[in-house]
Amino acid sequence: MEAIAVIDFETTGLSPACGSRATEIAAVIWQNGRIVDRYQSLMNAGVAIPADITRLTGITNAMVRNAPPASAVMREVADFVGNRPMVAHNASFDRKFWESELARIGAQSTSPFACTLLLARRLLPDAPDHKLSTLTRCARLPATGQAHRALADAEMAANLLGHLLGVLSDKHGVTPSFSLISMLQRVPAAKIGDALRRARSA
DNA sequence: TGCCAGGCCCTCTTTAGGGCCTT
Repeated sequence: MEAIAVIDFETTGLSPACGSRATEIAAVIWQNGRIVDRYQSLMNAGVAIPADITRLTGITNAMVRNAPPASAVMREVADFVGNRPMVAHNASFDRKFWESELARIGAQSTSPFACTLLLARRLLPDAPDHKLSTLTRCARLPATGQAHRALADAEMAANLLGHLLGVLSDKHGVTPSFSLISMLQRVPAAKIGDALRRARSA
């Protein structure tokens, strides 16, 4: 299966449309069942971090004050990711920030995104919930560090991706590919069984 | 003062509402 870039942002809020900015990004390259490369950096976007976000992430205003400018970090991480397909947990969130932060440096994203949250809802419907931390615990995936920091969460999401690909091949007998998971995440959840049967017989 | 998003999914649905998930 082709190499995939799994990313995670820490931000000052939930939406760039409301002025939220990135404070940290991590990207890991997933290939042949393991993480083969890592990128992580705090970034200074010149905005204050709300106190409740600092409580959640541990990222302080002092930490980002001493970090490289967001523009430099985004150029670096865009080079690191290249044109690989991308994955994130709740990708609609990370994709918004990816596109927004790239637009600020005059760049555009061309990589397709897939989402481990949408896949997990379809492939692991009996999980207690579909938070990244819960799925990591239930699947007995390795601890990756402090939750709500970008590198730990990106590694967690990459390990979850590996687990979901294993479910696809071991339980459903289909050969995983990015185009397959891209398709499956768009299938209505109620019809995932039919889609897997079609994929198996294809 | 208080609130601020948005895509997905389920259901007591589809001319809607509410919970989940990300920070």
